[in-house]
Amino acid sequence: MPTSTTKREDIIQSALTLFAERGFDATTIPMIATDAKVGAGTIYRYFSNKEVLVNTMFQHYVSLFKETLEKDYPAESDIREQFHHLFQGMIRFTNEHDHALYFIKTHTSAYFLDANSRDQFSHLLMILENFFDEGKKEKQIRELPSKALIAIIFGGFLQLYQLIRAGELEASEELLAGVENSCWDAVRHP
Amino acid sequence: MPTSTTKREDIIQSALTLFAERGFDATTIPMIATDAKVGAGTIYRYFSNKEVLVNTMFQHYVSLFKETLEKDYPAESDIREQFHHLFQGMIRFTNEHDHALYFIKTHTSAYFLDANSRDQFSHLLMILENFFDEGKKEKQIRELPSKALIAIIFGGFLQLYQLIRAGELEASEELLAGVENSCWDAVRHP
Amino acid sequence: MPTSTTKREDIIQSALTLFAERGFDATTIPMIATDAKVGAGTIYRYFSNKEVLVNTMFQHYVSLFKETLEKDYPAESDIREQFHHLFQGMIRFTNEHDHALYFIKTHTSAYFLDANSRDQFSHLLMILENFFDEGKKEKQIRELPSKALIAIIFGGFLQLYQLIRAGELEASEELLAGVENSCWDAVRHP
Amino acid sequence: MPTSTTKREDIIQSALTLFAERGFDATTIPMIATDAKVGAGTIYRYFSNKEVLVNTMFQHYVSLFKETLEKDYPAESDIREQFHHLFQGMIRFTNEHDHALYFIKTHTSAYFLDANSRDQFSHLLMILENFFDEGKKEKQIRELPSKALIAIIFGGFLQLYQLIRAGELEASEELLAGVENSCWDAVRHP
DNA sequence: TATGAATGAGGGTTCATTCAT
DNA sequence: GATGAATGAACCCTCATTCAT
Repeated sequence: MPTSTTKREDIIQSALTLFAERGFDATTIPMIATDAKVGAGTIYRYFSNKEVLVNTMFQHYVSLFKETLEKDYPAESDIREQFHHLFQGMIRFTNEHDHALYFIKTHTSAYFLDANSRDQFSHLLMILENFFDEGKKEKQIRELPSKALIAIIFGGFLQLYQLIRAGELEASEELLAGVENSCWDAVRHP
Repeated sequence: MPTSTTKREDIIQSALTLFAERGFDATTIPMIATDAKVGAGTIYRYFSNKEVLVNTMFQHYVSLFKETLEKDYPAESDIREQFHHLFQGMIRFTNEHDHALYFIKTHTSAYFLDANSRDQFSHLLMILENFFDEGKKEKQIRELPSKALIAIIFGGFLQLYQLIRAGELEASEELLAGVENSCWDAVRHP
Repeated sequence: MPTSTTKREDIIQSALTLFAERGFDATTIPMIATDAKVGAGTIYRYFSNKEVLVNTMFQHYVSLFKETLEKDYPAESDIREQFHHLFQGMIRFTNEHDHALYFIKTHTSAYFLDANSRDQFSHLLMILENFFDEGKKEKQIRELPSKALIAIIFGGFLQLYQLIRAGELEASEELLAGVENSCWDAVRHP
Repeated sequence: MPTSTTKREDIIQSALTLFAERGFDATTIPMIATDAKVGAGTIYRYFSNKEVLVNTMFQHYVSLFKETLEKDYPAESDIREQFHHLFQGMIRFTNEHDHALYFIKTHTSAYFLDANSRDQFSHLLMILENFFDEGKKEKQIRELPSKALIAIIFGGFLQLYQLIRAGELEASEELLAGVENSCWDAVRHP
């Protein structure tokens, strides 16, 4: 494995943590360089500028998240099972990529995201939209625009995740199961 | 009506929009000045620096929001009615102060908030927490940490409102009523 | 006596103190206005800008100092007596116009002095130069360029005066008499 | 010879000249940068801010001056010889570091000097004070406060040097010897 | 005449980006 | 390829100056 790949990944790792903790604007290139143990100039070998770096990262993690949701999707199971799969996907992704979901959430509507990043993100939403559209057809899901339902679930979950990261809530099995039920009741046909 | 009051309000208006859209760090004083149609120096007649500006605004809007929630609170009605009051409060406040709730949410855990701002905000949370705590005692509300319930409602609602502002959803009576029901089902005792 | 004259003098008084204490560059127009109890704009009724203000003041006090030295000059007495008169003049001026001599000293070679101010100051030096030139003719004064002798006396006295203002030395009769003797020995023919 | 050392020295050189000619407050960082032919930001690689820059310089030159005075000090010779050494030290230091002594004098009681700078400066004064104190004990030096004697010598010498730099006087051996005698007569026991 | 709110040029400082090594 | 010294544009903020009242 060539060194360069490692450096590139070190940079992304450091940038992810810092962007999540401090935000894009409050994170400087020298900070990332120091944290990643590379020279500041080195970052520009891999990313032509700071915006390209965030966008690349954003797309990377959105794409990973999408994969996590799609992997082993129980297309044949009932809708509650599918919902469970999606919800567990959020949790699994969060556990595997510590700051990634928080980074995605806090940068989703940032001014510096390019068309590509926005596209990727709407692809992600589409997975969820398809799920809800299908569910409404089967009268299993509440009669609200799918976008609204996603907003409720996604917005709620990510807000909750912030509390967990801030240490105000502990991510116990019990809590997560309870939240899943709550979210399910929010979207399922009454 | 003295000019100064108008200028101060113009500055706050512009700052609110820009802070909500781009965040504190990405919003420059010249941006605010241009948007408010005042000289950059004028901002410093009203706020001794940028941090005082955000904190003043934060406290102002949190306070206004608290008032909106508390005004005419139906203490004697049943819990569903009270939930309705709170939910309508969010909607009313958002309609009256376009970016304010989003500004509050995205800056809630910012590094530049002073003790006063954090205090004000925890008072606000307490109102909501009390509501949920009371409801749980009466077995009307789901057995989840109140903070988690608040996160779900707020996160969902604000995510939804972004869609509305982006023009992807229309804020019809029907939609809002549907969302309120969805949120209620998310928090009410199953 | 019209009000305006009083205001003008208040401004000069305040400016003198502040310029002496903090220097020209560290003194702001609002500071002077506050100290003089006038509006900032009022200063511009009397002095078209900050540089005109210092230059006017500089010329004013240099001129006053010149008058003090020339008043009752004992043209007929012997040279030691004349030296005494000049030296006492410095002391008297310092007592009558508290910060004036310090202001003159610290601003003598300032970048913002105009030709007029420099002229006035060299007129002042000329009085002293004449004294030394005359003394050298009479073999009463050391054979050094008069400018050098002035530098020694003036430089020395003003440096001393700084110590007095800083509170490091007390301006007793005895000290002043001793310094006068020291200065006289520095310039008199050996 | 590494470039960085040169840049640092260029910055100090330019700052020294400008601080001496215009004073700290009237000297801007861009002025120094332009004069030193470096970018404005470069100054901050070497000095964390403008105040650190003056203080560093102040301490540097005070220290150098002290060394000049102490180097080869004729502790065993008579007091006139020692005075000669000190006086020649002033001349030598001034010739080697053009604006340094004037910079020291005009910034001695500035508001931005830190404890370290003040310390260094009082060490310098102590050397001179010791000389005068010793001389007074031996009845070789006039009975005046040592601080006053220092003020007279320094004030006079620097005022003179300004004339020399302004081209109004030529620094001939003869003149300097004459001035040394004049200063000696100012301080020696009558 | 007197005021002080308003302005914007310019100050100190930071940091994304470049480039010689 | 990797570095970090160097740069200068752009930030936050101050203050001399103007001008409506």
